[in-house]
Amino acid sequence: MDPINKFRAYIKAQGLRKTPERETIIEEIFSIHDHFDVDELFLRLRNKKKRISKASLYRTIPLLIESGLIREVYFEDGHLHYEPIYGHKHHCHLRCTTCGKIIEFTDDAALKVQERISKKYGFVATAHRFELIGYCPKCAQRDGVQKKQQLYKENTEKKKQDANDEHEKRP
Amino acid sequence: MDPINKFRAYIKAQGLRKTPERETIIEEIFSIHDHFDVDELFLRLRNKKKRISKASLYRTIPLLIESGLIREVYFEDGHLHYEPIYGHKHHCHLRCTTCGKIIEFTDDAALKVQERISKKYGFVATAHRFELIGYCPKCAQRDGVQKKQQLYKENTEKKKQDANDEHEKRP
DNA sequence: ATTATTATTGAGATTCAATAGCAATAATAA
DNA sequence: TTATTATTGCTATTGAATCTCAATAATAAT
Ligand SMILES: [Zn+2]
Ligand SMILES: [Zn+2]
Ligand SMILES: [Zn+2]
Ligand SMILES: [Zn+2]
Repeated sequence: MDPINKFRAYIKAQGLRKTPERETIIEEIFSIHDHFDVDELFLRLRNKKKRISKASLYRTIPLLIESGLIREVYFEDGHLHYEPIYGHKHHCHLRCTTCGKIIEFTDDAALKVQERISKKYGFVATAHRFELIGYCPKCAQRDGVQKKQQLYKENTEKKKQDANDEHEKRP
Repeated sequence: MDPINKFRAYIKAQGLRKTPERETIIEEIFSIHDHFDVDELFLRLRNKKKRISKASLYRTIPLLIESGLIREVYFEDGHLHYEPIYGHKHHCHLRCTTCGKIIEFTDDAALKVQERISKKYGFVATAHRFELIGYCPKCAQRDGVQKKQQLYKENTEKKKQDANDEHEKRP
C-alpha cells in the first residue's frame, strides 16, 4: 500500500475526516524523500501555491507519526526535524558537527545490539536511534577552527534559503 | 583530575573568571550522577539555599559541554536534558515510551559499528548516540492502552514534583 | 438533495525553553 | 587601592510548538 492510502486508512480507522489539507501534506512529504522541518515543509507548499497553515502542519504531523509514516529526528539545531519512514529502508545518521551535513547509513549490527540488549534487560524494543557524531570527510581535512561556526551556520541555513530563493523566483 | 579542577583549568585556559556561581553549579551537577534538566538543577540549588539565576545556568552549561564535562541528551519531552560524562563510563539509553523510564546500558558492539561505519564513509566519529525505544519490563506486561498517556505524564513529572516537595518541606 | 452534526481549518493568542540586553556587581590585574 | 571588564541577575525577547475560537466544510442522517 502506498503512503497516501496507508494514511487514508489510518484516518478512517480513527474516525477522522479526509481533508484536502491532509492529502496535500502527505503527498508533499512523500515527494521529498529527505529530512525536513515544519518551516521547510511550509515553504515547499507555498511554492506550489498550497496555502496550508502551520497550525495544520503541526496538527497533522502527530497523525503521520502515529500511523507509522514518518518519524522525528534530532539534529541538535534547536527544533524538530522529520523524515518519511514508511516504504523507506531503516537507516541511521552520521552528523558532521562542523558543517551540519547528514550522511545516512544502514547496518545490521545495530539491530543485533538492539536484540541482545533488549533481551538482557527484559526490554521490548520497537525501534532504535543510532547516530555517529564527528567530522565529514570534507571537514575532517580542514583545520580552520574559526571557520567552523560560520560553515555550520551557512550549511544549516542553506536548505531554507534555497526554498526562499525559489519562492522569490516565481512570485 | 576531578571534574571541578578540570572545569577550573578550562575556565583559566579560556581567560574566563572563577566565580562562586560556576563553582556551585559544577559541584551540584557532579553530585547528581544522573540526568537532569535546567529546572531540576535550579530547584536542587534552591533547596540548598544556593540562589543562582537560571540565566547563569543557561550560560554555564555550554561551558561544561565545551570542556567535555557534560553532554546533552534527548528524551523527546520537548526540552533539553543533560548528564555528566567526565569520569563516567560512556553508556547508551533504553527509553520506555509508556512511562518515560530511562535504563542505561553499555555495549562494546556499538563502538565497533562506529569504527566500521566511520571507515566506510571517511567520517571521523568522535562520539555516538545509541538509543533503544520501546517498553520497559513493567510496561511491557501491562495492556491498558488508555493508561499509557497518564502514566507517562506522571512519571516525567515525578522528579520535578519530588524536588518541589522537598523544597516545600524546608521553607 | 437537504439538513444536521461536528471535525477541521486558519488566524491569532499563548506557552515555555532558551537567548539577549543592560545596569549593578565583583573578579582579576595594574 | 584602583582600574578594567567579565559576570551576574533581572527583564525583555525570541521562536518553536500548542491552544483558542469562530468560520468552514466533511460526513451522516433525513
Ligand atoms: Zn562537514
Ligand atoms: Zn535520515
Ligand atoms: Zn515503562
Ligand atoms: Zn545516561
